[in-house]
Amino acid sequence: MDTAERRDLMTRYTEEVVTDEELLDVLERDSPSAYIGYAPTGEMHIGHFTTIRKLADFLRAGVEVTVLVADLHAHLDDEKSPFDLLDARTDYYQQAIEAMVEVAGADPENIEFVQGREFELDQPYTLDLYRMLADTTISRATRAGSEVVRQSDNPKLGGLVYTLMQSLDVAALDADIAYGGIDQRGIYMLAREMLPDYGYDKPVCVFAPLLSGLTGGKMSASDAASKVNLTDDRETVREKLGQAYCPMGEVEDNGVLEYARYLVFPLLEEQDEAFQVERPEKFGGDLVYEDYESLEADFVSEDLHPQDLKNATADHIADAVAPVRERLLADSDLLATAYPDQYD
RNA sequence: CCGCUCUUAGCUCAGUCUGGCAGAGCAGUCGACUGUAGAUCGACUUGCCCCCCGUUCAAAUCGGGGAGAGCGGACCA
Repeated sequence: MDTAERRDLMTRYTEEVVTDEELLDVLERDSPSAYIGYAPTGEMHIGHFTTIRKLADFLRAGVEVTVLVADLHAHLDDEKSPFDLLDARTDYYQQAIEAMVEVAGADPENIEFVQGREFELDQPYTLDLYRMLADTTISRATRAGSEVVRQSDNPKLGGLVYTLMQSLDVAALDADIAYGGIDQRGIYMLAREMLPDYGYDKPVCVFAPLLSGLTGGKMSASDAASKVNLTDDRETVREKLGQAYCPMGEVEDNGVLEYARYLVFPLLEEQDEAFQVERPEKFGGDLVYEDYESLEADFVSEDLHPQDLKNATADHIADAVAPVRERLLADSDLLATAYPDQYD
């Protein structure tokens, strides 16, 4: 693969790259590295799956991948995770991520996992943090984290420190590329702005799109019906997609189409398989799609009915989730210790 | 350390002054309409009124104590 091909592989199905020139430049280096961070808060879901699937593309493009399980962040963001559950949730996140990477056709052994506290409590990280705290206005930090950190009428300091720490994570993990959902954009733009002041390189940023929820609008952690969980069985996946917002012929805000595009098709492509749609004879019989574009074209022209799209997408998603689900449920303590309120 | 305000349905909040069946909007559930969902229409559900003690025939409401949250003041030789 030449550099341009590697760049194309890394940036397919993404929302934005900052900047393309810098990415090409990084890929020319000896051992380019990328990192993505997840704060181990609530249970992981299908939205995480789409961003994690891309890690397989990174590895194929010859980029070293580090996954940060940002346990301190999980607590700093409005105490989403109680302090004494951070280790249990870190363990759960790592296992869930490994399982998803495997489904994506990559070897999780090739990914380096790091827990936030392993380096975020040491120097020079902490010294840099204090310098940055002195150097950053409240409004700047607020703006940077406004799409990531939970907003409230009485925000805590933790949410502001969060954004500065995430900026420093890039430098501390020595990552050339910061990868994450487009919601992370504000924080990484702050990182690009500030890190050079502290003697670090500014990171190249690759942003994944955020998928629409199944109920229309954004996917919401607090709305169980808006997303497929990694522990959902086939029947539950079918029910959730069956209830999904999916207007005939409309692409906008259509979570079902987006799941097909950003998760199902990339996975099928990896396995060299096509998208199968089972359809009753009276509606025209079965269909097969080799790529997303032709599926979308049929949907827009209303040759593919939402009900048939839902059935087919649900089955493909259930297939993708099944191995992850099995692994997570195989260890009966894993979820129970990470989420004692949900699993007792 | 002192003072003030707030705490009621999953969420946002009325109701407290002047004690009398626990409320609204949104959300949710179920039907109708659609070969999906949504929208629309129809119906339905939702409670430790923060906790304890007291007054009263009767307390979300009044009194006392406590908890949690928020705001302000003071202290700064």
